Amino acid sequence: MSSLTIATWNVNSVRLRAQPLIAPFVEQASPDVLCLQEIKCRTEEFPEKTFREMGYSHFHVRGMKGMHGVAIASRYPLEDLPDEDFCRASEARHQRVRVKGIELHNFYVPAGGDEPDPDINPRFAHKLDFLDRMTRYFDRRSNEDADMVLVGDFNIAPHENDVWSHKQLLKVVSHTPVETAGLDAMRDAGGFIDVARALIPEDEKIYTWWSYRSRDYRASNRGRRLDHIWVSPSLRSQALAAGRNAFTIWDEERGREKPSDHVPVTLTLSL
DNA sequence: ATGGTAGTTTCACTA
Repeated sequence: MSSLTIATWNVNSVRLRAQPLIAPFVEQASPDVLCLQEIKCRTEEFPEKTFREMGYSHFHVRGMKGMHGVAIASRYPLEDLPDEDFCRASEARHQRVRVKGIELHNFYVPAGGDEPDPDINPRFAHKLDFLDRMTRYFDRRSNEDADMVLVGDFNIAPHENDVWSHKQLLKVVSHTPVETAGLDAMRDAGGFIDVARALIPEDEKIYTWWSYRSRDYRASNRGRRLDHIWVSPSLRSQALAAGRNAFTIWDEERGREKPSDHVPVTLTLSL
């Protein structure tokens, strides 16, 4: 029996954080496959050398100038799979590869701006459209029974205890009913398992993001669970067999010098 | 009800 540890992390600029933040994390967590979001650089600007020094030799990078961008670094060979057009603005927000026989999707879902009304906020309309395209895509493929892992910054905190205050965030983008229902529909379309909530009791608060806009994020602890790892039904036992020890939210990373506002999340699959 | 911070496209925008 072998294992595969997959990490997802919105790093908010890969060039700024590869050496000081990501390298020490890799040393500690030792993920086999590292999925990044918000790399904020062009594909050719990705600091591949730094990741080679961390032990990665396979890369799939989808960048653009200054904003968004996703990347996968892996110890195992990656097979490039054709991209799907989830983003009507053609922003670099998704990539998919096959690694060790598993189809891995890395997503950076649009944040959606501040105003949760698609009629007056095009950013929110874009987010809902992106979700809708994801739902239709996985619905179309639901009869395939492929081994899939979906990770990334989904920019939605679906459960009541995925936010510091359900009541106070119902009208805040990331936790509005239209978004959480949209994410539920997408999960149902593929029959995916939200690994965090499959392993951690519903009443336990879980966060992966804390705003930069707080004097003391630890004291106020107004977090949200925006970063997710989902597996297809075919991988349920491989994902859950080892229990809670196989799933980690590395919240200490939020307390580092010059941190990202998101922390990494890892899952070790038993293959 | 407001503003707070961080990063890059920078005296403006996204998150």
